Amino acid sequence: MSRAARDPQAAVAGAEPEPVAAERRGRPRSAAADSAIIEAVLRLIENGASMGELSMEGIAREAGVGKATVYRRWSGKDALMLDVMRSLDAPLPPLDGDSVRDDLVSLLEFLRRRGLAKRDSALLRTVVSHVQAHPELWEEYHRSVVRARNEALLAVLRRGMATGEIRTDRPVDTLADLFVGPMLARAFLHRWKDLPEGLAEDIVDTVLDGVRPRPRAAAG
Amino acid sequence: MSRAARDPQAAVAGAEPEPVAAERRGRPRSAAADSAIIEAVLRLIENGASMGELSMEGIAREAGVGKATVYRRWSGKDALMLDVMRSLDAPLPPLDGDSVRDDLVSLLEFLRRRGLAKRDSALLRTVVSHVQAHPELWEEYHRSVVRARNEALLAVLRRGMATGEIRTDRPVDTLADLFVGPMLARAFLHRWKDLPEGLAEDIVDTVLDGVRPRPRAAAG
Amino acid sequence: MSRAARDPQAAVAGAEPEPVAAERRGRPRSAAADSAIIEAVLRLIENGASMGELSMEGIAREAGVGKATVYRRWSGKDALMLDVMRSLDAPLPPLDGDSVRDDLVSLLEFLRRRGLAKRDSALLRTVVSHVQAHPELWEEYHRSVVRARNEALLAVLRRGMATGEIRTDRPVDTLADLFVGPMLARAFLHRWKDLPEGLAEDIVDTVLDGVRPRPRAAAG
Amino acid sequence: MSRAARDPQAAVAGAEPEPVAAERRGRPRSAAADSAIIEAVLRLIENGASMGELSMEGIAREAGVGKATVYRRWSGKDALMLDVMRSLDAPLPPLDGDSVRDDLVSLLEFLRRRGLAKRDSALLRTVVSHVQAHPELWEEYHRSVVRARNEALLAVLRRGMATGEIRTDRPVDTLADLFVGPMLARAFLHRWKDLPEGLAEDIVDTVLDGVRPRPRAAAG
DNA sequence: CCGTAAGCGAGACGGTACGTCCAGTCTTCTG
DNA sequence: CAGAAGACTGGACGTACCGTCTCGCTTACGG
Repeated sequence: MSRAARDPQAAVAGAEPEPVAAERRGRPRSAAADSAIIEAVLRLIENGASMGELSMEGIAREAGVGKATVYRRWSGKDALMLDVMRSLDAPLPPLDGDSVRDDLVSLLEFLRRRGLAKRDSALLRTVVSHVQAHPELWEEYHRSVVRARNEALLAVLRRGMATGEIRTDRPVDTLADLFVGPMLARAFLHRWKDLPEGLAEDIVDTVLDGVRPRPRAAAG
Repeated sequence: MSRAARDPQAAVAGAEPEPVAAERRGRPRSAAADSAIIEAVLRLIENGASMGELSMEGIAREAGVGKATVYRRWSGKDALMLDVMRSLDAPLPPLDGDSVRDDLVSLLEFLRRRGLAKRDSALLRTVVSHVQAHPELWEEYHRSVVRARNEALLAVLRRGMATGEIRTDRPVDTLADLFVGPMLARAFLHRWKDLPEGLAEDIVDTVLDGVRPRPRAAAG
Repeated sequence: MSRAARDPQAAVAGAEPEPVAAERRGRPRSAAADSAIIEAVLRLIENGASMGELSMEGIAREAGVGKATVYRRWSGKDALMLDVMRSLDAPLPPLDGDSVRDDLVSLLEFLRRRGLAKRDSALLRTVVSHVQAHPELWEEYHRSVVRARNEALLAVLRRGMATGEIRTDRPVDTLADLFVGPMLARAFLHRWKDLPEGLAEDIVDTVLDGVRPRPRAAAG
Repeated sequence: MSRAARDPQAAVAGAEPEPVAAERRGRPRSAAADSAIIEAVLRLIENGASMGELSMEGIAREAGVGKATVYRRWSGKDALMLDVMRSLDAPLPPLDGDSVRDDLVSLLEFLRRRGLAKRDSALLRTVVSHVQAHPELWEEYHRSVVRARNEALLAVLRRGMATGEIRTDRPVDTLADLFVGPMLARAFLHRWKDLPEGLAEDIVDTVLDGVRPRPRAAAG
């Protein structure tokens, strides 16, 4: 689990400068409780609990933990959900392929599996929708999760611009959305069914080539 | 307001076969109450209420209406929200432009303004996130709002395929996402700030042309 | 039950000038709930609940009533207890006997049975001790219960002074305590076991006669 | 402070046989902690804390002591309160006056000042009411405080019976209540305001003489 | 044009969850 | 080992809503 869970303030603030040698007195927090709580949330959501049905009361009960133990760690459902989401995070894949095209495929394939694939979908849909409804939560989620992904994508595209693989007459962040967006559309708009195998390649190639019929038989 | 508001069952079921001459006796429902309620919801959301803070109790209070009057019309918050969303709907623009490209721009421009532009953003984000969290609500919203837009887009693309403006070696619905997705990405991913003026044209043209540098100066 | 129970403000204020035609809107309070709550308290106390164990939560549960229904009627445990005590009240006996001595016996016999006898003892001890711990509660209990009894006693004594049955060289309220006090001592100091049959007569006669050996056989 | 405070078991059991040479190892208990705790309780009560507001948590905090340190000494609030009461105790006055009448006055004067006088009243009322609500506490308080006083009173009365100063045709304990009771009535029933100077003498003389007008001018 | 059925605002009903506080116990570190 | 600090589970606190249920009206229709 992210260490933010141990520091409710940081969970929302984002910055975590580590109080270093903050006099540690009294009984230390139980690491077992931390994970029991997070896992209780995951279990409840997977059993079909919607956000409104997810009560702190129920979470504590499911985790076999006193309510105070939850509130000692997180200031409320919002902060807890943020850490639940972070607990679902995975490290980005390495992006050092031979071609920019391959890196783009890796990145979209990563998105397809982590984050948008079927297994997590109920869970994600629930948590994401909650986070979206709260500007400050969204802000924080953006900062801690979305931004890293986006910057990786921008880096790849910039590299492509340098090597001549990507056109340079458009702002790079506009181009980035052309790749991420279609994946998003599939996930959000079309019933959230799981995303098919070859989707990442399909999207990357079609966006690279364009939707207009190519003037010649094939692109290279 | 959609007549579904008068028929809570139908609000979710979608089908509304009209109970014909169901003996109408007693005092008829007040049309004023209907709109007072919907507008109370909009007012509350615009004043910063998140979904969790939006209580039926509060809505009734704000609308100056008894709780029972709300429940007489909608089976719960879900059904009410569905009608709130529908009340925000606008008719699609005419899609009979000279070129497929122009129709695509119209469509995306429509999305940019209605649905994703600044004014409604807090409102939409709130309501959409609520709807997303509930599969059956999302299903219904999809049926009554998303589908129409998507089918319009598919029609335009199919026309383009017929006229040779759009490549035919990809499934049409995959192509559709390439246009809608980037708009979605801008709206969802990037802080939900309002979408700039030329965005629709930008997206359409770049997607049509592709992200790879064109072999020639322009796509004739 | 005392009508004060219907009027939480009055429960503490004591004065109940009846708002007369206070606009009665909405569903009226359930009289059944009123008595269910009071009886739940009595039942719990008789089953051995001490004051600390008597939770509003438990009372509501025992009464089969929502917590809000309790709080709607009483502002807290204090006000509720006050009405519980009042519900135990009984009307004073008629004090028009042939002699002042007989009236005093009636009055003390009343105290012996209502208020201090065995059946109510656990109950009374619990409630009284709670009320005593809170000055403002005690004040109110005094006003609504103790005072009436005391004034009845004072009236009897004053009558006795007029008829020459009671000495007049002491303040009447000092004399009053001489009769009530011994009963109190028995009840409070000696384990709260139930008070024996002839106690009232015993006390009255001994206090009238004095503790010093009488110089003659009787006070003729 | 009573040494019972050092032995939580004994605090309730009453008997305190001193574990003699129970192997005393490690850091000895801090005597400062004992008194800090008792004094914290007194301070809190004098500052207006009612029994319900008197939390072990708050007591430990006020005493600058860990909660465990409190629980190591007393089994709970009850046992602690018992020792708080004992800490307020004072030795009985010597009862060897010239006359029984004077000893009775001494005894009642003692009650008037210690136990019922103004300074301690809030404190006493709070603690007494707590003790009263719990049969086993009351039992113990009776054993360790009330009994001694009562037996002193009985001894005086028996002496009076022997010397002919007190009538012998009533059980001695019945007579005892006639003296203690009025003091109790003043303290409990009449607002707990402080008891006037000459009260003890007044009560004793009136009870001795009786309330009926004396047949002769004075009791010789 | 009058009865009546269904509407209306108001608010009480039994419940559940909120976030806080305390009971009593347990666990760490420091003296 | 005792002590302080403070985390632990458990549960009550008083408030706010939930969705349902009366109340005493008002309103429009249909007989």
